[in-house]
Amino acid sequence: MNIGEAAARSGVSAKMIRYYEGVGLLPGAARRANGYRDYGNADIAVLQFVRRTRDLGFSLDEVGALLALWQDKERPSREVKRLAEHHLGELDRRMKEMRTIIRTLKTLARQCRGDDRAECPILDDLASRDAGKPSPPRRCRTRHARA
Amino acid sequence: MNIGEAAARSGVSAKMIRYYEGVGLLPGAARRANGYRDYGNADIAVLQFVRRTRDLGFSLDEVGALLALWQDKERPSREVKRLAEHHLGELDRRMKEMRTIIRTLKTLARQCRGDDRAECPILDDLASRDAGKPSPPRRCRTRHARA
DNA sequence: CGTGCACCTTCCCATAATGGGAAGGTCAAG
DNA sequence: CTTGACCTTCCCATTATGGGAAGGTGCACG
Repeated sequence: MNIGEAAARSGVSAKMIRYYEGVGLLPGAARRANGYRDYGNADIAVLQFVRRTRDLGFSLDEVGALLALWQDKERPSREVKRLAEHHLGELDRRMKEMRTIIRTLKTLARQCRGDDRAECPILDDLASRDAGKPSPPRRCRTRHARA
Repeated sequence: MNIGEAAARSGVSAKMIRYYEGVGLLPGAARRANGYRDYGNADIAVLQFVRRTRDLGFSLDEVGALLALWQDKERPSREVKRLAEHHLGELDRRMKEMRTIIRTLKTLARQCRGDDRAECPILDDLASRDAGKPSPPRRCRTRHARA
């Protein structure tokens, strides 16, 4: 089948299929007499594997490694799990960062009246916050209603 | 002061200071007779504002907008809050995506023995998962349902 | 048969934010 | 005067993706 149909069936755009081939993630596709790439069901399965792996946030390098492991019928599952857990660690790290940011921003947004006036705790904080925390290193629950 | 010291004091690398100037996020710095950029305390404050805003994950475009609002003493705080909440929405969206991925990956990793054997539910899932979920909820060990 | 449209090919460009590094100017200390 | 630590501007690389041009191919319809 043509690259267009392969793209439709695998959920990987034609552009990306060519790119993956170009960077060596995928082997060069078979070509028809006219130079068109030609894909079979096995190729589609590979493309779907790549898409699903990408959907889980693995980098192309990691996808390549997983692809190799997948195709190596002798691989030790340890290798796969190691990759997965490494990625999980990374995701966890990013999650924590993001959670911190969200917490900070929510606190600031809550304190900002968001009306016609210029007074704005958000900008005040951005202008002078010291290191990590939202301006007041306050004790927990927010219970001051600003006038 | 030189760009190096400005970088050290603001926490923005010299490289980035020049870049921000180049893309118009910052006005061109004053220059000394020898062509060196020259920064004063007010400049440092702006750089710190930029760094803090970046640290909260705002894009450079958003940093630019916030910077403009910060410097506009007449701004309605509504504008600031709107930007912050828009960004919060984006972060929230990304958080959810990431949480889903993490959940899926954790489930898969848990099912993988991670030993010398080739059997690997992670790869099996990547090879045949349908849409969102980690293959089956839970039952017995993954069998070869692939036909 | 011809024409047109939908597809394919390769190649270049752009994105976002950052760092690396080259080639060359400047300055202060020794 | 040399050395080293700055500074300057430029170009390149990164990651993964899409846009679009220029040109070839193939099928279907009139």
